[in-house]
Amino acid sequence: MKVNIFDVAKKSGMSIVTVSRVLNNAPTVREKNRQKVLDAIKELNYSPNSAARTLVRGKTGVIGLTITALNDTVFDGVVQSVLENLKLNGYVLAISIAHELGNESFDASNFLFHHDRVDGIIVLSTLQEEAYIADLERKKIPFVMIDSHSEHNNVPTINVDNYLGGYEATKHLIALGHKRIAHISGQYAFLSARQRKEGFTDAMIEAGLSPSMIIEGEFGTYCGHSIMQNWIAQGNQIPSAIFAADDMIALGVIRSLMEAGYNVPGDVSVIGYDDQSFANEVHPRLTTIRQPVGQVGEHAVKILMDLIQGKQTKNTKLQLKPELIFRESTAKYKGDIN
Amino acid sequence: MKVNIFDVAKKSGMSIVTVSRVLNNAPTVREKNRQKVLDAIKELNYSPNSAARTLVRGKTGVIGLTITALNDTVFDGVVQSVLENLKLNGYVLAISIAHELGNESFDASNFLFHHDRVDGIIVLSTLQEEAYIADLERKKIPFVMIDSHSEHNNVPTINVDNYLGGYEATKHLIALGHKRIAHISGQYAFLSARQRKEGFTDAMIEAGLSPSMIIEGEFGTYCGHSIMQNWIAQGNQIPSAIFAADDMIALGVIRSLMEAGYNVPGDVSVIGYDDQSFANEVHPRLTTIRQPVGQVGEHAVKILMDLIQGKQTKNTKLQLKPELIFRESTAKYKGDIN
DNA sequence: ATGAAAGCGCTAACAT
DNA sequence: ATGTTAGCGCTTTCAT
Repeated sequence: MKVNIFDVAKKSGMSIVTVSRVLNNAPTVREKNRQKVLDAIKELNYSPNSAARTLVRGKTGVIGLTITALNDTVFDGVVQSVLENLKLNGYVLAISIAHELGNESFDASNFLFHHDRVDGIIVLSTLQEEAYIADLERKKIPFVMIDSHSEHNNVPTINVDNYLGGYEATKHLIALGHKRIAHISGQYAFLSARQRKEGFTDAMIEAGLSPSMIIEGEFGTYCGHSIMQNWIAQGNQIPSAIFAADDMIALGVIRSLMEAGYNVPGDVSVIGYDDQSFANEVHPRLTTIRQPVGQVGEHAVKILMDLIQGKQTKNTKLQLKPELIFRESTAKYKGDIN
Repeated sequence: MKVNIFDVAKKSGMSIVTVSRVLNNAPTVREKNRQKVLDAIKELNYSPNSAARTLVRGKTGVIGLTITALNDTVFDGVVQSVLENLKLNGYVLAISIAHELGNESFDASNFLFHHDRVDGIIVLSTLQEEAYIADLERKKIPFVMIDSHSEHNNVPTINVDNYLGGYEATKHLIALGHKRIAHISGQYAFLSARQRKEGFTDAMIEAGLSPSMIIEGEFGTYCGHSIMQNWIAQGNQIPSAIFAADDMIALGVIRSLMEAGYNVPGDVSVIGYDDQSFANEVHPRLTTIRQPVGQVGEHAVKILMDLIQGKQTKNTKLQLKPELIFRESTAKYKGDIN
């Protein structure tokens, strides 16, 4: 902390400029002097002050990423991918947690949102999208959004095709012979929830079926349990298949079904979404839709790099394809229950 | 990015010093001038350059936290708590992912590990503890470790009593009437794994029982499945209760048991550890050991604040108590199976 | 209450 | 190949 470039200069007998050159691998330093400097650096245990560097260079070498929670396999996958790709580009990653407590005002205190803290920002799945965009554009910080919810801006965005995911999930169920199929969605505030639902509806219509029920649930929660429990308690006929908007919801659905004595997938097939890490380990192993997290991270970094370098980026809206993972929680339709 | 304190000074007709005073809420500015400055700031959309501030102040106002993965409920809980408590102290949080690819050398490129990037660091559950400690001490960056693995240093540390957790989990099983009890542990490289195992062993001994089996598994993986599958395939007698070192392992154990036609907890009771978010939603709902994540984060921040302020901190080793969460995956012993 | 001047640690011209 | 000089944007004495 105390030792600075002057100390190194003094100790090595060189000027601070030469020290700076060594620090930045300038080719114009005599090897002998270079060594002197290197020795002094090691001896003094010196490392350059990055605030000073940032100040003079006008850039930080760090990319920020905002996230809302740390307990999600999809987020984790995206972040790991971002990390790798950033490293390839010589940037480091700083993650910031952004709380999204309902209608609480946008948290401008977010430490990342300073031009002198980061060179660019990746916004991962926020609900306060408009506020972020406004702030970031005002500050002229390059950024890219992942899992954007509004469709009508020209902001660089990477989404996974949720319509397709919902459609494929439903087609899977239909292909298995199911006819009475229900959907429990995420909050409609999320574009992804609305799109998955649309994919569901369209697949049903296409097959000449009408949805057994569609209920708005909540992503990442276990609302599936209470919803199914109510459904059962009311004496409604149980659909033979259910498309849950994510794996947490699916888990809740399955539990309530099992508690009521139904067999999954024997009596009812359930498909989730996201391929959470537990999906492959619960009993029955969850059939689900996997998102291409690696690609998402890769493209996010790519776009951001282009933005930072001022390249003209046209295809600023990217849509990737999800993938069906067929496991054990869905099976052929075997006749009606109840 | 371009507008600086000079621009504000010019526009407001004040000197940069006065602007600075306003920025820092100095009481010695005439209200009228204060307004002028505030207006100029707003009009120019100015926000102070934090690199310059850091440079001159010698401190950053940010606390760093290193973490290895983002898909863990315990980590998430700790981080959320850290975040809250940091905010109370006027600090912001920067998270950095530290990969721990086996024996890969310590990743010194971690962007947090600069005195001029953070004022202090929280190291969350790393395996490369010694490397971190050496680096951080060399750089004289205040830090605190959570879930430390070595017992023999004087580093500020917050752990949850894993011995007690293992002990309580096992006592729970014993109290339920079980006698043939097995344990699948985490990697012994983790102190927490060794301690949970010891708690298990001691509780068994105390009850005059001998462990049905103890197998080293791997935290956070679903090794429980293959381990139980092998056990069953070999025609061994199934223990009537199993203590899995974490919830992921427990999930694997339960699945293999169910696949083999056993009932949980009817035939075999299974207890996990950590109370992952899915634990309350799988079927059967997992009995587990919950860690006091809120307290962990709170104390971590507290200790770090003391360290930064140079206060003498004696009780630099803190040990918190875990809590048994009795749900559905464990039940009274009902006689032998097989 | 306000301002002038010095300097935080570094790099980028511009000499030499 | 190396050094001199001038800032990057801000805060902090020290005057006034």
